[in-house]
Amino acid sequence: MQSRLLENLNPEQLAAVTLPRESAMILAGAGSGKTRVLTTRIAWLIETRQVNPLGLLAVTFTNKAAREMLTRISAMLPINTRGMWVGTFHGLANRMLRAHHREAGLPQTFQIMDTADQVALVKRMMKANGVDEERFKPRDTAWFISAQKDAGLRPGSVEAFDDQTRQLVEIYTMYEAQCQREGVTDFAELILRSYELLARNEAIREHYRARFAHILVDEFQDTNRLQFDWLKLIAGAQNAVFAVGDDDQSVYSFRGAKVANMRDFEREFNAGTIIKLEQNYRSHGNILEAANVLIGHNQQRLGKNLWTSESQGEPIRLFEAQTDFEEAQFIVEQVRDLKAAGVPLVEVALLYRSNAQSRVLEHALFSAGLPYRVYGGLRFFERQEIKHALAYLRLVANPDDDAALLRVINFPTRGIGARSIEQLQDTARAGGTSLWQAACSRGGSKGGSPDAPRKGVEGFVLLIDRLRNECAGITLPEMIEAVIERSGLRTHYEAEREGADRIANLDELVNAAAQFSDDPMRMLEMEADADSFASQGPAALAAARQATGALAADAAEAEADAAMLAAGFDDRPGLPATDVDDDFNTDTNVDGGTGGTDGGIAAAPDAPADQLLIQFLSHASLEAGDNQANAGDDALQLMTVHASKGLEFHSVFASGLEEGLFPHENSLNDAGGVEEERRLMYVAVTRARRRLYLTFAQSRMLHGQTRYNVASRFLREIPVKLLKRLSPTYERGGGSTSFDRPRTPASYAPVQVQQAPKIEAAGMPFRIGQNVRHAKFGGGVIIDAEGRGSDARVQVNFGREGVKWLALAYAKLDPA
DNA sequence: TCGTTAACATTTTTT
DNA sequence: ATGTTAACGA
Repeated sequence: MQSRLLENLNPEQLAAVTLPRESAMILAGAGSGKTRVLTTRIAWLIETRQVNPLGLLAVTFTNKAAREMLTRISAMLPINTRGMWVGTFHGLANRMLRAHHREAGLPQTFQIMDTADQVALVKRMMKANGVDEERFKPRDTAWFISAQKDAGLRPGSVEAFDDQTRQLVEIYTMYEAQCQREGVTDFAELILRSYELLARNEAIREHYRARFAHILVDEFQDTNRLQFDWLKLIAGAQNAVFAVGDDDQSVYSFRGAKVANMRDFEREFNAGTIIKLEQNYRSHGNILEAANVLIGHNQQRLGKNLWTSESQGEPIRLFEAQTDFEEAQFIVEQVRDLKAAGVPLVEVALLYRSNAQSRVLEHALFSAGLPYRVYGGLRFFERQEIKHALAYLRLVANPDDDAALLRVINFPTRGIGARSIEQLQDTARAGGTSLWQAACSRGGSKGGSPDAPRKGVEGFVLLIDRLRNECAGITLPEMIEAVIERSGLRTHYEAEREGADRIANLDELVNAAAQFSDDPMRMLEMEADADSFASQGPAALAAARQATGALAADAAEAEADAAMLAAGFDDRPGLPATDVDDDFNTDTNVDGGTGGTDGGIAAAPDAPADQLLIQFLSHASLEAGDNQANAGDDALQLMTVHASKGLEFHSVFASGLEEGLFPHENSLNDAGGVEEERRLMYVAVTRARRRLYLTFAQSRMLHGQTRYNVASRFLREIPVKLLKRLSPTYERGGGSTSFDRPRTPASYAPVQVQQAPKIEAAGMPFRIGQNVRHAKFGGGVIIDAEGRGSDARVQVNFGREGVKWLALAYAKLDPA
C-alpha cells in the first residue's frame, strides 16, 4: 500500500522523496516544492521504518526553517518531534558541545557571543596589546577571525605572507586565548569546535555516525567550507546525505557561502543521484520566463530551467520614475489599487537592495496611511536593555564571562569608572584570571554587613553574589525578575525619558522566559544531560535516567521514549540508531553521569533551573528573536531582497533597479560579483506569484546627495515582450524621446521633480540629470558638468560602461 | 562622570 | 540625511 504521504507528488519529487539510502543532491528551483520534498522524505523514512526519528539529522540555516520543518513533520506523522536532531548548524553544534563539553574543552556553562560581543572582545584585546586601531579596525578584524574559522583555520594554520595578515593572526591568537579563559564562544567557534571534537574523538565521531544514518541538508548552496567539512565528518563514508539546494539562489557568498560546494558535493559525498526539481508551482508564466532569461545570463550555473503549467498571466509592470520620491508615490498608488482589488497587504512585498532605500518608501506609505511592516531592524535579544539583563544572568551562570561583566559592572552606574576597570584588568592580567576573580580579590573583604549596599567594585561583587544565591531555588522567569529589580535596571529606565519601551521589553523578557520554560519545541536547543543516550534505545535510556536522576532531562526523555513506543519504534535491532556500543556511555558522556564529579553548576543533579538558564541563554544567542515590527495586522511587507529569500507573495515590487544600486557598485569589483547580484535579482523576481512590478528612478537621494543613475542592466536582460511599461521614459535603444509618456493617470504623474542643480555653463544644451545617448557607450545620464563653450565637458554615467568625462566639442552626444 | 560635539561611514546578514 | 561612536569639556 502506497503511503498517503506520497500523494500528489510529481515524478521528480516522488523520486527524491523515496530515494534509497545514498547521498543525493536535489537541485530544487524556486517554488519547486523544496521544503515539501525535504519534510516528506523525513516523514516517509520514519513511516516506513527505515529510520528511527532519533536516527536522522536535519540541518537548516535559520531557526525559522528548522521550526517549519518540525511543524510539518508533526503534521504528517503522529510522533513527538522532541529530541530529534533538527536544527541549524549552530544550534546542533551547540547541542553537541553541551553534551560533550568536557571533551570539547569547554565549561558546561559556556556562553555564545553575538557579533557585537565579538567585536567588543576583539577591541579589548587590541587595546590591551597596543594594536593600532587605525590600521586594524575591530570590526574588520572580527570579520577576519570569523572568516578564518569559517574556513576551518586556527591561527596556526592561517597562511600569513604579509605583515598585515601576520598581525591579524596575532590578534586572532590572543582573541582565542581570551575566549578560552572566559569560557565564551562565537558563532563560528561552535561549528569549528564541534568539527574538531568529531575529528579528534573517535568514540564520539563513531557514535554520531552510527546514529545518523540519514542526514538531510537544506539550502546547501549557502554552506561554507567548514559546514561542508562538518557534514562530511559526521556522515562518514557509509551514511547518506540528502542535500537540497539551488545554485541560482546563492546570495550569501559575502559571508562565506560557497556555491562550489554544490558542485563538489557529488564527488566528495559520493552522490549517486542528482534530481532536478524544475516544475514551479508558484509563479505565472511571464514572471517565470523573465526569471529564466535573466538567470540565463549567468555563466556559472549547474543548469536548470523552471517551467509551469500555469498560464502566462499578467505582464510584468515596469515603471521609470524621475525621482525616488516619485517611485514611492507610484508604489503607493499601485498598492492602494491592489488593496481595493482585494489583495491582502500581507500578500504584497516591497523589496529593495539595501536598507537605506526603505526610508523614502516608508515615508510615502506613512503619509498615505498604508500599514506596513519593515523586516530587518534590531532584533529583540539585541536591544541594549535586553543585553544588559542577559549579561547579569550570564554572570550568574558564569562569573568569568568578562564581556558580560564589563557590560554591566557600571550599568546602571555605580561609581565604577574607567580607572577602576583598568585596575581590574591589570590585576586580572597579572594573575591570569578573569575580571570577576580580580574583582573578588580586590574589592573584597567578605566581612561587613551584607545588607549595607556598597558602592564600587565591592558593591558589584556583592550584588552578583547575592543574585546568584537568590537564583538558586527559583524559576527562570523569577530569576530574570530578580535581576531586573536587584540590578537597578528597572529603576534606571524608569528615570529615563524614553525608558518606557525599555521597561516593556524587560517585562517581555520575563514573558519570553516563562514561555521558553514550558515550550515543547525547546528541544530544538539541546538536552545536555541525557542527550547522547537518547539514540540508544530504551535500555540505554533507562540506564541514563537512573544514572543522572536529572529530573528535567528525565521527563523529557521519558516523554520522547513514550512517543517512540507509541509509534512502534521500540527496540528494533538492526537499525543503525540502536546498535551503538554501550561502553560509549561511560567513556564519553560523563556529565551528570555515574561519576558526578563535574564541578560545574549544571552538573548538580537537582539543578534543573540552572540547566534551564543555560538553555535560555543559548536560545537568546542563537535565536535573536523576531526582527519584525508588529505582527498580526494586514500590513505591506518591506524588506531587502536577501530577507525575502524563501518567501512568496501575490504581488511584488522590486524597487531601485538602478546601476550602482542593483547591481550594487561595490559588487562590481569582486569576481563573480555581478553574477551574485543577478542571482539576487532572480530571487526578487521569483518571489512573485501573480504580479511583479519593477521600478527605478533616474535620480535618488543617497547619503544626503542626489545621485543620477541609469536603469539596471538586469532590466535590459528581461525580454521586452514580457514587460508593460507604465512609464515609457525608459527606452531600450531607439532614438525616440524618453518622455513620450502616454496620458498617465494623474496619480502617476511626477509629483514634485527635484530641480536639477544649475550648471554654470549657460546656454549648454544639456542639463544634469538628462538622459543622453553616445554612439559607443550607449545610453547614460549626465551627472556633472564643467567649463563652457568649446571647453565644456560633461560627466556621464553610462551604467555598465562606467562614468566618463566627455568634451562636448568632440563627443557625439544626443539627447535621449 | 556625564553630556555635548565632531567625525565618520554608509550592501546584503544568519547564527 | 542620519545614526553611531570617539573625543572633549563642565
